[in-house]
Amino acid sequence: MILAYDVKHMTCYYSEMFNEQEELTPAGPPLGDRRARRRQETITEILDIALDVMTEEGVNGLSLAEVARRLGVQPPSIYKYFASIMAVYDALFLRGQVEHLEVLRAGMATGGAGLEALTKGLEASGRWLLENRALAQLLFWRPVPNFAPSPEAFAPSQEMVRIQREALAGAVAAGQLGPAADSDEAVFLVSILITGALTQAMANEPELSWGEGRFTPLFPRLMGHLADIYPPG
Amino acid sequence: MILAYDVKHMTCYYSEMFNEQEELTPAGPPLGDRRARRRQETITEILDIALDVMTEEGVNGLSLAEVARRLGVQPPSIYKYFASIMAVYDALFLRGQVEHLEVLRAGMATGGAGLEALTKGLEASGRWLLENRALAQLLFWRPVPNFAPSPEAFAPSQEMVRIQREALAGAVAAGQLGPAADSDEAVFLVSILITGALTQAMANEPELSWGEGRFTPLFPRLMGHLADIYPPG
DNA sequence: GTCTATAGCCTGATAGAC
DNA sequence: GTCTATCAGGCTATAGAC
Repeated sequence: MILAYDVKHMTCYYSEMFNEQEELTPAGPPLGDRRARRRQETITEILDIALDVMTEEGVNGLSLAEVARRLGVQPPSIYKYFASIMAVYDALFLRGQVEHLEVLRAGMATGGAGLEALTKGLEASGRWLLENRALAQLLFWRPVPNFAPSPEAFAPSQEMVRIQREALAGAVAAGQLGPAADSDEAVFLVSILITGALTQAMANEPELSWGEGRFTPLFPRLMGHLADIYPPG
Repeated sequence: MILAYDVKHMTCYYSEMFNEQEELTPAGPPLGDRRARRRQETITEILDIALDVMTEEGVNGLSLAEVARRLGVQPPSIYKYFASIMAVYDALFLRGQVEHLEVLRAGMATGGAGLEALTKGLEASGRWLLENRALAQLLFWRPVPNFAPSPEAFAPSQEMVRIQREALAGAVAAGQLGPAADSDEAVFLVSILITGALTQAMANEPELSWGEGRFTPLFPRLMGHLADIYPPG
């Protein structure tokens, strides 16, 4: 659960799409503070409702008409806030990446260093993602083939990789892991562990939270065995 | 990639749905061999096209009207073969489980025993699933919240767990792994590894096959480290 | 088993009044 | 920024002729 739509892939295959990309929010005159705040509240509300719909109907089952219905407005009003349904996906992607990054950072800061901090961060991330499953699918699976996040929305994902790489470097410096763990490969390996635990939990235990069930409790143990994969000198 | 919509969950939450489940294929008079064969060919063709559509539009984006269009018939004709779109999902689920089980078995039989056989089987499974990504999503993710496979379609999944449990027991008997590896827990742990590698590959490397890229090549190494998690006496 | 026709929805998106 | 009205299509599913 480290990468989201890998940068390398994106720049290889979607650069053309990015170049053609239209504005995601309708242009408008500058707004007073009060009006701007109200507008932002509505945008937030739309995104929250969109997540509800995606949870019930599948990420791919999002419908702006249904969002409008639940918001209590007519469908055309939604288009004052988002230029298209893809713009809604993109805003959700961006908001999700940003919030997820905060959760990861906060989890890593709860004590410990190096490997311990990384494990705590990923557990916090996992807990949050299981509480936001539609978002987790949008961020880390590929359920909407015709959607590609904009570069801006994708940026936090690269920061996420950097943070984890840093934590692994810390674990090496602390003698918890061998020098080979200060590598992109180790980041990818850790991403397999967290993604596997989360995907299995999401598919097989839709009612359970992080730490419950048969999969997520195994994650910290797997992280502990990183020392077997990258044994300290 | 071991469990598909876990039995325990299913029986807990979907038993009611199962009880109300209607027939999935329309009833009809007994058919001659020729006619029955032709009918089966059409069914197979419908399922193949359905997978194409799901690959392009997302698993959730399946539309029987689009399938009919590509098959060169009118939409109502599809309903002579499947009672509803959910029946198509269910048939795909069943066919996918059965084929996947064959692939796993064949892969495990390519030589070696115990841990080696299990690794080879899961690699064959992974290769096949990356070649059939829409199916992989239907079987092992939960992209269509309103779809639950019928018990018949789900049955092969339990056999899959049994096979892997057996291989782990073999690895214990051969002294490759400690006795604790002869457990459901070990099966779940292995499922985290294969699911993680596959999910990351599917989300981040949509153009690559098994063994290419940054994730799936790590899988055999991770399997090798099972001996660190379950050290042989 | 195929078709036409249709019911009864749904969707994304736009034009233009207020 | 809200609305009504509308375009132009989509969908699942059924009825009934052939």
